[in-house]
Amino acid sequence: MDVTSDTLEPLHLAGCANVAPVLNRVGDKWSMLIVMVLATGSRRFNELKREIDGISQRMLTRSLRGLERDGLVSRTVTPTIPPRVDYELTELGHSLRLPVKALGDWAIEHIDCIREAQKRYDARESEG
Amino acid sequence: MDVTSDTLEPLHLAGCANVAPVLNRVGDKWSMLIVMVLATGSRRFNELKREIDGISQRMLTRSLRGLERDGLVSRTVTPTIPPRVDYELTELGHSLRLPVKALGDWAIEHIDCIREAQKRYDARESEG
DNA sequence: CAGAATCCATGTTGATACTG
DNA sequence: CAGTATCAACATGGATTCTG
Repeated sequence: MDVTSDTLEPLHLAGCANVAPVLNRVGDKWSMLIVMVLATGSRRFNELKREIDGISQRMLTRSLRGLERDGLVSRTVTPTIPPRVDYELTELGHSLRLPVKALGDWAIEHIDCIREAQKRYDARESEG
Repeated sequence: MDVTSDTLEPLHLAGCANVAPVLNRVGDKWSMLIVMVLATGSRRFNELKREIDGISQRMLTRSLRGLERDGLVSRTVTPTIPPRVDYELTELGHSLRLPVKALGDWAIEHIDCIREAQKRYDARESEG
């Protein structure tokens, strides 16, 4: 079976094993938000922290490390005092924006439909 | 700012709030795997359990409930003895396949690149 | 400024046993 | 067959404190 099949058949199991880690990163709480911000240009650590509302220092560090490890973000240290560290999307990071945007557009397009389904479900739940 | 902007600008904060729950479901361990299987046709509970390697009964139940609540999967009970329950994708569920496939294709296309980046990162880590 | 280290609350997943 | 209930293990996320 061809992994790069462009039909809408389900991904076979080997394919899923490859896709899972990506889905995992995409699905985590902060990574895609960071990618979205870096999509507009490089940022320093505290710039990101200020722009991404609610993220803790710890999670920003961890998420950036994860993105760097996956080759989606590059980290450039300028050893001045105080130190300066710039983060920016790699080419790979930029290429991820398109499929993620497709998903984001889907979400925005169907969010009302989803919320209504949830309301109906919850209503049925609470009544019995 | 228009939520449905089709540029590649970062999603604004309100947009992200809408996208987050979808990313959350897409990113969870089993939901998209279930969607992939159901994409080929409806299944009974234990058929899904057999086809999705490694999923526990509990997680299959929970994932299906989540998908049902979001309106992505429909659940049809036939009250025979033994009971029969069929799951299938709703129209909304089917519409999600395209953007998820885009992401899956991206993953498959770049998995080697990612793995190499991870190796390089881990190598740098371990040496210091 | 850019983090590392620590501790803790919470959420997620899985194994097991039981049920209509 | 298609679940529910319970418990334990682990992962995730956040607050706080400290450092070169």
